[in-house]
Amino acid sequence: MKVFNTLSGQKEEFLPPGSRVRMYVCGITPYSDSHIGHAMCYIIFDVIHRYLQFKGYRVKYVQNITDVDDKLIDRAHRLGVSTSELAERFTRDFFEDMDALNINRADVYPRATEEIPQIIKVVKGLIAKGYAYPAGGSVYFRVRNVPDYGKLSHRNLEAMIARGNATFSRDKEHPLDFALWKAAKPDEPWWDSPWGKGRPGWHIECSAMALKYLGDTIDIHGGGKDLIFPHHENEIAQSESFTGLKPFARYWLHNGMLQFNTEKMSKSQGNLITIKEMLARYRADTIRIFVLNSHYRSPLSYSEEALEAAEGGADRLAQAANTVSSGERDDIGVDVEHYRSQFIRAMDDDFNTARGLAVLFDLARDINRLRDQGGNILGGQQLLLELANVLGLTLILPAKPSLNAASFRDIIDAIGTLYSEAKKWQPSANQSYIDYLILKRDQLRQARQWQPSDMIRSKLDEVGITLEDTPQGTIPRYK
RNA sequence: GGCGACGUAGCCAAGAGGAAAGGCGGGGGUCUGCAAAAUCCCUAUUCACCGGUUCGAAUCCGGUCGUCGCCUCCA
Repeated sequence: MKVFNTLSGQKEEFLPPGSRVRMYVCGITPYSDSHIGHAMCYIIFDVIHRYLQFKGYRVKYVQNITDVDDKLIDRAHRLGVSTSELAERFTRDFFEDMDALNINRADVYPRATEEIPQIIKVVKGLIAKGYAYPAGGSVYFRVRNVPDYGKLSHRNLEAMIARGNATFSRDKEHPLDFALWKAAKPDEPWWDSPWGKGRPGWHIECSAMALKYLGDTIDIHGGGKDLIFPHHENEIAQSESFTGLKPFARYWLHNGMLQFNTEKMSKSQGNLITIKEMLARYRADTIRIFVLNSHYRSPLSYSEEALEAAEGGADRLAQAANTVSSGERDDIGVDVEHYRSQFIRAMDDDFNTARGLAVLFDLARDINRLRDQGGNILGGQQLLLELANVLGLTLILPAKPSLNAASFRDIIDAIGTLYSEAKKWQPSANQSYIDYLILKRDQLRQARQWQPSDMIRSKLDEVGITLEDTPQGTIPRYK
């Protein structure tokens, strides 16, 4: 199995020390609704998580929640609520979104505010080793003491300073030094520390949590490409300086950015679509196929057309997973091992989900073909569901359709007064309006009364219910 | 300015030295009373452009044009 490691800039053989994999992925700052860029990132790492488990690894997966930071404080002030209230609210929303996208939970979701003692411990350690210094109530990391600083983002100190973007400040020894601990300003939440009242800087929490929950060396560290610099670069500097051990993380995996109208979608640009908005229009399988149909390291452009295409694909897979064969030719079936090995081959190559999906589509076609011949498709369907599950796809057909009394009445009126009984008819526990209409339509079809029969079908179609006449009977489907 | 990525059919997209995956859409056939679903066939003689290396290049090298990302909070 090969993975692309940002650190080396190459695909490398994935060789964790044993059967255990320690995985850390940077989480959210909960100050507003999660958007589809978050969906992309966490769907991707969910699939990586699932695939590692599929391969037999015992994975411990940790994802942090940055529940105190400048933006959160800012937003809370403007809304007149406490930072913890605000963070709590959007953290809850975040988990709702993750569940709705069928993303498996990580093992631990540590919160920055609950890890203050561990954070202080790491900061103290860094000061003791000369990698950090207190100044003006804050503590800064001494970048110059790390000779290989810049190894992840492949850049050097001189070039970064030359650009002039580094922030100078009276307290800092060097413009690229960054805060480990920030002195509290008035009206800001704070914790006691050896340096006075303050709060953790952005990067330190991830080092502290990874070291605490996963140990000194972790196997996979993930996040969006936009975190490579400075966030992950700083994490490496902090962690390796603190433990004296390299590497802090063996494999650094970064996903490409979601773009909107050819620009990165981000909070600061205000061009974002929330996960809730997207879920109102598309089901989770559709969204996951949209994301997984391209490579995780490439940027992905949001477009309605691409989502519609993904929906067509989701329907296709779900149909194949749920179709029924007559089973007359029980002697012919799907070559299960062929598809399984093709899927593994694709996923082993740096999680090539697009190719993995293609295998599922090929398998689906094979299932349908055999179904038409009356072959045994159960093994194929079982495999389809198993592999789809590795991609987090449920392949559940859209929920059983329902029809309300008013629409039912409309349809009865439209087909004329043929059924005075229909007007009096009431649904029961085992016969819904739709069941009744299908039964009546069937009788009409038997009598070759095509016009009223087709009228029922087209009326149902108008309210989003498609009737399919199959050898197994008439099946209603949601559009 | 520095570093990096990308440009493959109408759209999305895989492939990274030897016959252009897959999905959506479109056209035609089969099945069906008609549909729907499914299936079969067709839909890039060619991979932004120009040179080069090679027996052979979408894949490697150089250049041009275009798009985007990071260098500041961001998944």
